[in-house]
Amino acid sequence: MIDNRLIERISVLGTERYAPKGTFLMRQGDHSDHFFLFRRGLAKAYYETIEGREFIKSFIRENECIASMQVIAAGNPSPFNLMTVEDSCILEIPGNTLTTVIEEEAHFSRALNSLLIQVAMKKEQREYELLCLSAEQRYSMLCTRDPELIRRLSQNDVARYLGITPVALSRIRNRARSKSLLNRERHNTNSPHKC
Amino acid sequence: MIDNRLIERISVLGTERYAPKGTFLMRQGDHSDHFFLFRRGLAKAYYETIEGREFIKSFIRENECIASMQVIAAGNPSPFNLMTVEDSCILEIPGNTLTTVIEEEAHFSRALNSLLIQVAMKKEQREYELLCLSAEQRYSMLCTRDPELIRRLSQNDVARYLGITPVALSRIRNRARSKSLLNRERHNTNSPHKC
DNA sequence: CATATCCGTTAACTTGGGTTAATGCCGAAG
DNA sequence: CTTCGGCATTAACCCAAGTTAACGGATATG
Repeated sequence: MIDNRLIERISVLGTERYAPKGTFLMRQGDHSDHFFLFRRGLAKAYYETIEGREFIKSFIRENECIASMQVIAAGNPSPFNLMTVEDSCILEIPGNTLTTVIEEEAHFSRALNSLLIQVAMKKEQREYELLCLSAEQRYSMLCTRDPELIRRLSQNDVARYLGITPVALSRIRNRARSKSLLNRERHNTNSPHKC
Repeated sequence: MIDNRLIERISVLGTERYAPKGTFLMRQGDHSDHFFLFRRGLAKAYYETIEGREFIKSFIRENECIASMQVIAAGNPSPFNLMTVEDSCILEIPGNTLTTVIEEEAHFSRALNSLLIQVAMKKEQREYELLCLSAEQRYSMLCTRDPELIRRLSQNDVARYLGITPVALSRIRNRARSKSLLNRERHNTNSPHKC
């Protein structure tokens, strides 16, 4: 996801860190402005309501990075939690280190540009899916686009990423199952069932 | 929304244009890579499904700008329509003009950075609302945050921005009305009814 | 081994939004 | 003036998802 040369450049600015599954790297309300680059593992960024409901913004994997725009750019407290869902290895860079480097070195600014554009495009896609697609459509799209992610996640977390409850996701999978069974009977195909 | 000095710098690159209400500035599927800066008026950026359903991504007002990331950064066709909903005055800049200027002049790159960060933060907020809030909560949040926008829009367009049908929005408003009536009777307040 | 915990599934019931259609209200065009 | 099209409202009906609860399987822990 992130340019290889950029990774090498950035590496010297931060420290590597091991975080077992379930570790909080950032907490909703924090002002910690760290920038995280994932070497290995998987984490979820999620909003938590006062009643304890959980909504997952995004997942971060190997060679992906995350920071809270709100914290870094606006100085607001982080609006979300960041927690590992697999044992992970992370490069952690203090926010101010990064911003000074970006201001001082032009090629970093250029690199940040393309990174931001990627982020914006991803967000645009996410907005599209949340706005225009039904939960079922979002699920089947995720299944085809990123089956590996689904394998690595619990169904609970998939559901909370899709914006529905685990019960609802179970029902959707059930419906899909009976639909594909029906199709198999009708057309007598024997394609193996996936997802 | 957009820095004043930046506006002046950019102005020389494009041409001003008048577009009456209902004009398409960009069409879903187009490869036109224009960058639009609004001087006056209001437009909606929206997705349209094959069945003709409409989902509004965002609105663009005075001193705000829009371009399709997909077109400019990835060369994809535009995923959305852009149509004025008020008579508007727009500064239109060809995409390649803008990109060459950004590559050649460092301060433009810097300015683009902060613009992209703003975009990303807005999208983050939108993602939060679509993911975590009910339609009713989204509506009341919009009412308090941006009452002016609601005044300028038809209820149809507000509904399609919230991701619901006009019928559903009418019901929500109805519920809110009877709720506030109830409260007025109970506490005998006489605050005027808004939105 | 027994126990506790977490996860996925299923059922029963509620609720919120979609769909369709009818109505009334403009404002624009003829 | 009349007519037409777009908009907001309301009603009736349907369906998808939320909520709660029960159950079974897997895994970890004593």
